[in-house]
Amino acid sequence: MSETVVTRFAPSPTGFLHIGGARTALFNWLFAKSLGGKMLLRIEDTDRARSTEAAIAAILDGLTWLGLDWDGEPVFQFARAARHREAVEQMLADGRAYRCYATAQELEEMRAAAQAEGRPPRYDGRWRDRPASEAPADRPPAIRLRAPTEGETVVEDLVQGRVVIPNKDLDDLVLLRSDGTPTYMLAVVVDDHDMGVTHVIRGVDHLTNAARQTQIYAALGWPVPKMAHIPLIHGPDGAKLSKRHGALGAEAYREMGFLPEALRNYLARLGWSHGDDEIFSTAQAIEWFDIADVGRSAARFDMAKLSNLNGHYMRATPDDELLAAFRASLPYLPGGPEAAARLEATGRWSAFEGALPGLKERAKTLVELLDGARFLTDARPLAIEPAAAALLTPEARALLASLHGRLTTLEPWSATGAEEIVRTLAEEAGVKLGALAQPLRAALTGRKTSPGIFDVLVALGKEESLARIADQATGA
RNA sequence: GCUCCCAUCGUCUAGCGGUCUAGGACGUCGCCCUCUCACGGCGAAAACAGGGGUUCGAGUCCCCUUGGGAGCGCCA
Repeated sequence: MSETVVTRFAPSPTGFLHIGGARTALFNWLFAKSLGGKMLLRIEDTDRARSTEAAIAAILDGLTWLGLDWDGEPVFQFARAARHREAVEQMLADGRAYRCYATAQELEEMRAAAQAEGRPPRYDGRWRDRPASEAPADRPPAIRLRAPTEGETVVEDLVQGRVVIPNKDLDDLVLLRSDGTPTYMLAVVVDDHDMGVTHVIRGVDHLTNAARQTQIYAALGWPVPKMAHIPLIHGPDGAKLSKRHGALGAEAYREMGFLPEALRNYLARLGWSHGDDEIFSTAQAIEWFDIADVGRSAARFDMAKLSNLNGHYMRATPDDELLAAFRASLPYLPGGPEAAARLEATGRWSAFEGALPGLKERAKTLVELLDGARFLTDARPLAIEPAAAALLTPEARALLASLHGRLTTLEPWSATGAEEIVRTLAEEAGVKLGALAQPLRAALTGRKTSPGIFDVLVALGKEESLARIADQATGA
């Protein structure tokens, strides 16, 4: 009755962990966690030519970064080939499978003929009932499933509902290749069964496979696990996800400066919802997750929303935690290692820490955070951006000269103290605060936008601040 | 071509026959806050693909059309 739920994530190691796969893993994980079950990991490496060690490492790394853990050791499918063959022997003995000696060329002709006649391309069953005596001795056979030709195969899907596929549209799929290696279709069934998988959650692109696999389960006399085929993720243009927008590996999101918890939150909302809740912790997601609340239509990947969510998470993360996350991801950010070196060399990590509250308010990603902090490590004389240079008019430079003089006397060096001096000077000079603050910002940061200018003054420290002001002040 | 799936604002979605003059979020556009940019606050524009049914009543159920998507390998 209350059997323990077991799900699995089964990527094939032919590339990185792309975003669709990441969400599939997340749903499996959320589902298992919400029901106190387990999520297993299986590496589908039966395609020896395309599977690589690097891809396996990238997938494990991606899952780990995203915070999705799995129970037990990963199962490597290829290592289980003997067991897969064993299952086929059983089907052969039971008459549920047969040897097929059709050549690749024959199959090709079959497909071409079918296409020419407007029929769906499928195997014509030419060896289905041929006696063993007719078997050619010069080539090894492939083993095919003796699939039902009439009736229909039904998949009771937790997301898609009842899906009915006419058996006439499903041909006798290959179980064992002529070289004796198992096919994916067979391996999945045997492995899911042996691993005790109770719920198969994967992309809808496997929906038709679910019907074929159901036939294999039937031939083996095994119970079919519960199925849930979740919709795919599309690109912003509605087409299949491509490199251009979102079909990137998890590590690409790390490089773009996203926080794993933000990505998890975003991915969870793609296809699944809990009322109007948009922002929620992983703990809440686990508590709320219900496969019945997964929708059936494909979702488009929206970078803008991900960014917004990430910005929210950055602002909500306590400074010390964010600092730790930032330091940890620095090696992966563009220009990150160099920035880390500069921060180290100039001893400005503490300045960075001081500026963090103001910085994180203005950044949607860690990359933006890094960029916003650039003024901290830039060496004098500062390179002034064109837009900022326009602020440094002769009048402004003169004002900065006066400011420099007054700031010299400020002790202790504080934001409130500096603010008072700046405001007083602006008032005495008969200009609005902005007329002084903006040139000051340009002098201090080389830009026209930055955190609050008094906070910048503090983050930079008295000596550096005065030096930068002097660099831009007239006659100073 | 065949089979299957999908269809609410630009996007993600709430909605599970009446409480929908359709709600939230992102994005967009105003206004406020303000030393800049953000943040925050307030407000606006913005959707039930079309057509038939069923029903006292349909965004919600059924059918068709249209438009998307996926699958049709001795790949996974």
